[in-house]
Amino acid sequence: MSEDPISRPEIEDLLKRGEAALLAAMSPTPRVLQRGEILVQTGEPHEFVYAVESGWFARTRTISDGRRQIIIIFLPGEFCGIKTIFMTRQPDAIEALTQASTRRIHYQEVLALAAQDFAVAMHLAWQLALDERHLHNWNVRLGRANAEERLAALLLEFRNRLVKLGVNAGESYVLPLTQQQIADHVGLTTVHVNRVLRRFRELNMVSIQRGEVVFLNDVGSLEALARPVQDLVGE
Amino acid sequence: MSEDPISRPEIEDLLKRGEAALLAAMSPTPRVLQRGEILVQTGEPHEFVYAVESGWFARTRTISDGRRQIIIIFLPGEFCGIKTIFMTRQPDAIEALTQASTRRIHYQEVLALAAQDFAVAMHLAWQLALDERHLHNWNVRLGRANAEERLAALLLEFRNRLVKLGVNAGESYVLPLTQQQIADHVGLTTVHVNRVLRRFRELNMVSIQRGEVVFLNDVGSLEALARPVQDLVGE
DNA sequence: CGGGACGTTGACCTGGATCAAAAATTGTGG
DNA sequence: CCACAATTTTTGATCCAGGTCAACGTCCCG
Repeated sequence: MSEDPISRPEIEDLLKRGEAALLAAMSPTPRVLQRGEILVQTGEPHEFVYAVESGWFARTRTISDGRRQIIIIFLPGEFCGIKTIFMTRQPDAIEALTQASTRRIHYQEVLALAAQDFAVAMHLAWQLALDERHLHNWNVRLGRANAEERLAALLLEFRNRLVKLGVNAGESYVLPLTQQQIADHVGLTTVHVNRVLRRFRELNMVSIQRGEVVFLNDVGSLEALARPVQDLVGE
Repeated sequence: MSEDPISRPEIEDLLKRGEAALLAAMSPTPRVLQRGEILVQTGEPHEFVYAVESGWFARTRTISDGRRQIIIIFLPGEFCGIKTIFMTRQPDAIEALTQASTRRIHYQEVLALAAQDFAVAMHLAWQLALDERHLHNWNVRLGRANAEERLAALLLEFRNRLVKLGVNAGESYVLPLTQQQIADHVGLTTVHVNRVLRRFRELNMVSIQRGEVVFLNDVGSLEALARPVQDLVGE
């Protein structure tokens, strides 16, 4: 667990201030969504930026013939839809994967805020940079990693992100995704995801039972699987 | 060819001003690189942001066992390494795919510039947003598109990007990538890339001869192949 | 004109897809 | 609390897109 910060130390405070200012300007009363509800609709003009308060969200793209890709997953405490500030519409939807709540802010307010507070402007760019790095990692995984590597990377990535967000996920955590959704995220079929997960369980690496991921004795092997396709920092 | 702008109309001028200001602050004398030369080394601290003046660059990630992914390709007129402003090091290298030249600027200068000029700050975030959207598209392609779709999307994407940058690439353009590099970008093997490209040629869709992509009578079929995995806008 | 990089092709193999069906789990209304 | 329907998970059998291996052709370039 390298405690290397991912950001340049000199701007950490600035970014933190920007985040606080942005959060402070968001609607105080959260909107609650049910599992499956759409926050942002594919291809439709949209005007708000969101902070996830609780629950999980996903940016998803559905192709006309039914193929579906989950592009990114957002956890509580993360921002989503920042690109809305710059783009009227996007080809993806953002939907709630669980019951969830968000706070929001109009993009024009964000612009105004960023114009008067440099920290906010930098925080926006920082968030985009983080997302981009994350996408680079998945780009490599989808392009060059096999099924086991992708799934190992996914399960460990959630663990690390949750830990970083203050959840005690080191040993186990709740994963509110169906195997279909996992498959749509890692670019495989449900059937194959299921088989690989079974293998992981049989080899004492992880088990996933009714939405709970539990790391078993041999997490080491899981980490070894994921290592070649992992970021320098823990993620 | 939808002429929909991708950015919100109201901020277009702002972004353009920011771009101009940033470009104006960059080193006036370009650095020239030979094909294969590394601009930014994997995992090493780096302090500059670049604007591509001529030639093609790629962000690449190489895994210890030799697997390789080309994450993004940068064309003349585009910026690369913006994340350097925020992050000391990144897990990828940026290398010249052709003889090329860049101008650069120290990240601290960029920060100073952005702090005093809101347009610059917004332009940075805008560039990151653009890159992110592009990565979303490739994420979908690598996750859910087959070999033909990926290659069709790639060839058409370059066409559209080049046209947008003012190159007359509507009918044909120079593609300075080996089939190995194409394969590393779309997540396939050289052998298979070669076979699919042959098929495209035999079906009168596109031909690629010694680095020149020529669209043939039946570009329509190529566009049809790519359509399901293409962005709303032309890219 | 010889050697190294790159492109092309064939023969064969395999990781993951597809198809189909059963088990397990979750949710629902009565 | 139970019966039943819907969703999700699991498993087996079979298939195929794309990978692997290996050889040969072609184009530079010095």
